[in-house]
Amino acid sequence: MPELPEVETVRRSLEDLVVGKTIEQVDVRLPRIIRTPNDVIQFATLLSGCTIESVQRRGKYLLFSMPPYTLISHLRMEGQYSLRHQQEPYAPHTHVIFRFTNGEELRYRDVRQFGTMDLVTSEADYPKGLTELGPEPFDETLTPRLFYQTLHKRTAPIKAVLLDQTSIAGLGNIYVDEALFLAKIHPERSANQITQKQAEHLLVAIRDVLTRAIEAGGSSIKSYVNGYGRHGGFQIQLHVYGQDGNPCRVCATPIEKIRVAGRGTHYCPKCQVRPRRKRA
DNA sequence: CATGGGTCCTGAGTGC
DNA sequence: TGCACTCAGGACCCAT
Repeated sequence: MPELPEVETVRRSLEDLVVGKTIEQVDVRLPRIIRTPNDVIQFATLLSGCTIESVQRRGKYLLFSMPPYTLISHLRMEGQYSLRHQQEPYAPHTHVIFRFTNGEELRYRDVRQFGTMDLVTSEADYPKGLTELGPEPFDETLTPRLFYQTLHKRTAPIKAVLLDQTSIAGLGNIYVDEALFLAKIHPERSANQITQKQAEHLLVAIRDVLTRAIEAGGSSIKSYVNGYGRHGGFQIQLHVYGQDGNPCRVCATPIEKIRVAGRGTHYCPKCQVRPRRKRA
């Protein structure tokens, strides 16, 4: 499940692999992946002849700059890119193929078919999820105070607020659980009950876990690989995600798994103090 | 407006 | 052994 560290790792690999290459032809095998334009023939036609100038990231979105267009790609759960020669066999679930003039192909595969692509000419046409994105976690304008104020406006569980991409961009289920563990905050605590001090610690924890995950090349839980087909290494550093039943690395209490905001949620019942129960 | 639940999808895992 | 069922979850849609 690619989150910010995985998308950033993919971005870096694609920067090496595809920048400067010119698209000759595009083959869309699964039209549902392409959201914009509506017509996949048009999607393919517009892209032919374009040269990839850069690959950027915003939140969990990849932005391929290929003037005059920008291709906005979201990997969702299991989207993957790889660079292959056109003569190599296609892996199952390959849905979009960008053939370059040199005979190589950038291939997009996605078992769950949740990923999306939008081809636009200006920011005015960006998909809603991208325009409504909150600040990047490493943006220096995201001060502890601003972060606290953002959280303070919300009554939902802190886990739900961190998963909401309009609060802060790029976090998903893995790194939210990890950051809350590091900050010793229970995932069900209401966001507006977070103190200034806790918000400050939480922001530090978010930046810390994301930094270390990027350094490790992301977490490979199930299917994630970067543009070179390489797995990440951060999964062995996870404290709580997927660790239910295992002893907490800090206090040895068994990690518990509950459901918060509709997501599997892992936490240490001793390190992350449960909020007061609201009872009718 | 904020919140929470349902939905999309396929493969892995579980239970009988 | 085989089958039915549940679960995994990011973003979007919709009802409350």
